Amino acid sequence: MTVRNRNYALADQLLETLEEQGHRDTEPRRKVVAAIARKNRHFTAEELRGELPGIGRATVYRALKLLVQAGALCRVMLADGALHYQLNDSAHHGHHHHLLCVHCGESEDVQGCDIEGQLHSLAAARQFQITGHWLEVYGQCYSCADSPAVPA
Amino acid sequence: MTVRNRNYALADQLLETLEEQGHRDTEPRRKVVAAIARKNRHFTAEELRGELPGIGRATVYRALKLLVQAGALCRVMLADGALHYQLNDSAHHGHHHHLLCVHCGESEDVQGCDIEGQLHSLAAARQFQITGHWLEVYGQCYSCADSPAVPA
DNA sequence: CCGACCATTGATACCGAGTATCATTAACGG
DNA sequence: CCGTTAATGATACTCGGTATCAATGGTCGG
Repeated sequence: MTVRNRNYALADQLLETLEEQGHRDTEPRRKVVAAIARKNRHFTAEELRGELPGIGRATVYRALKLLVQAGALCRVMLADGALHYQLNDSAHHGHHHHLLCVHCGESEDVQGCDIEGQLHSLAAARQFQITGHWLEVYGQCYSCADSPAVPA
Repeated sequence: MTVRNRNYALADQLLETLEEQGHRDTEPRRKVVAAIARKNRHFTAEELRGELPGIGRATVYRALKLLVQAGALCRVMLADGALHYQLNDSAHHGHHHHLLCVHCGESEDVQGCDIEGQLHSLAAARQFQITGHWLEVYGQCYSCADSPAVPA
């Protein structure tokens, strides 16, 4: 499958997800999901908006919000505090965390580790009932390991 | 020690921390740290600013930044994404996490748990070198356990 | 004690990341 | 094909924070 075809398929899949939630298939929406499908890394809302001249600011933000709610996108917090969006691997739609490379920006999903379990036993000892948590892990990925260190 | 005296002592301690970093002891700065010392919970920058009429917006933000850099304050991310500031217990100046009660806003520090160790072994398996992480845990504390559930 | 230097201040404007409002447009179901 | 209703996009607003810059005021050397 070519890159172009993969992007088309992905865009269609995103649109479908939205339609399943009862949202309409509109022209601006199609352009937004197409732009998202072209992304191979996490991105900011403004970055995305910059690639969509002629599409209203609010429309871009609304689409992002819907996709996050639908679980197709997730929000990741970078080490510098910037909030980015990232396509969810279809295999990882559930709760998961990220290993974010501060060097190349690559991100790897982490699932099925025992962190939740550990949090719960920790909290149980203090009679604290966990309802949720937020975890981001920063560092350097394999291919960036030899690169000069980046300030934390 | 009375509450008033504890606050004075804390404020002095904060000022001293700043002076140790080479920052001057100024009148506005003294008022900012005094207001912070009166806080017994996490607070937002704007909340603090509201208690300091006559002090410039930038001055308040600058003081907060310096105190965070000095390790006297830490930033906590609430479940709704709001960024708050919180005095660091002098015993917990190092890296630690928070159990944040979404009901009463109380926060408990967590230190010395094995989460870092677990992250490292997880990352090692993927040849990912961790340089830092961010973790916040949300839930209900002991005294709020019987209260009606709060939306996550 | 004075003067100079430089950190600090505060007013103002700006920025990024959204949200609210609302008149206009366009999907889609009957 | 038409009406309902969602969606759009312009605009203004919020919130949290930073940049700029002239004016001020600590601090230190002489």
